[in-house]
Amino acid sequence: MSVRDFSIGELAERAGCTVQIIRHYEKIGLLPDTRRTSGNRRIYSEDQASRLVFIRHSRELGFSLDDIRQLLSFSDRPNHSCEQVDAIAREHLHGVQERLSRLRSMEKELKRMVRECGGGNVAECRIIQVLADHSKCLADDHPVSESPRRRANSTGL
Amino acid sequence: MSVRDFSIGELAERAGCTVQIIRHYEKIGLLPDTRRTSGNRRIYSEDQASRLVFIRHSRELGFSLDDIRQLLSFSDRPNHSCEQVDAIAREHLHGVQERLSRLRSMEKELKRMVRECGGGNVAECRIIQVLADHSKCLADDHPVSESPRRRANSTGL
DNA sequence: GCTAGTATCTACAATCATTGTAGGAGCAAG
DNA sequence: CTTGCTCCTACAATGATTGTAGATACTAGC
Repeated sequence: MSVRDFSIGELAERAGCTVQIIRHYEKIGLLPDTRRTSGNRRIYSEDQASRLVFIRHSRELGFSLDDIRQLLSFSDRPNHSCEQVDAIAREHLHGVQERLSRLRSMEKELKRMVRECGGGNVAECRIIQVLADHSKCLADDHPVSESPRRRANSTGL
Repeated sequence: MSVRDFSIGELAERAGCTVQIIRHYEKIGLLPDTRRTSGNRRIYSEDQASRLVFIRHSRELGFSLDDIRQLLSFSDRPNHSCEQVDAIAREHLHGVQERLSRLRSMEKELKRMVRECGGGNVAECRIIQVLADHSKCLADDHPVSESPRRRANSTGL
């Protein structure tokens, strides 16, 4: 147990995530099982920290844990062509752009609804009217009876 | 059972959602329990359809089922002030705008990574480098060690 | 050494809005 | 009467966390 080793709490702080997330990543095999102290506590060193930072940064950019699993496996093969890495990134970018365009139409319509709400009774409330009657919705580029939405990529964004 | 009544499948088609979603909304009390045929099948009429359309349109605009529950309860009280309706809509708009700004920074950084990837080996791949080392990430307006993200509003966008 | 307080451990449930599955039963047409 | 569809109930799975409960390990102060 070298001087530079650290506990799960210290690792969490370094990586800007919670302790439970680290344990969770270990359980699902995204982080390898690590050494333990005699008292059964996890011990981490630099390379594990790098791996976690990689994962967290990828999450911040919205990659799914499955994507990240693949990206990590490529980063372990430096001589491999980065073609597939590029493909994952491009596809993810594409997904982000789709989500952006949906959110932009939502924003547009919500703004309009809020702007048009005169503040009287519910009976005259523009917001309720638009929600009740889809044809009153002008921002018609947002999906109406579209095929069920995929859970998409999960950052909650 | 009037001529204008319809089955759950017909209702689903009208509302642009699946049959299971309707049953789910009923189970969680968002739609009221409805009449049944002698063979135990659900029968719907116009007012139930309106309620479902309201819900689905609200979902398309990203409102949570909890928000929608409240919006519905207001729309049942036309003489009530629409102040709270307005507040829900404004707050939701705010959330949408936050998600937008995060997604925009993701998009910016992803675009840059993809652009800079020269297509050689993983060892030189800009994408892997940026993911591994957060300081290489220029689009620094995206969150780095921010407090854990909320599940936000759930449209998967 | 005793004790209080913190950090860690495991295991499992909850979140959110759906989607999927299994195993029936109802019903219309051929 | 059988094929094929729609419907029924009930429950599990999705994805990435977050929360909980109950136990054990360390650390500092007395």
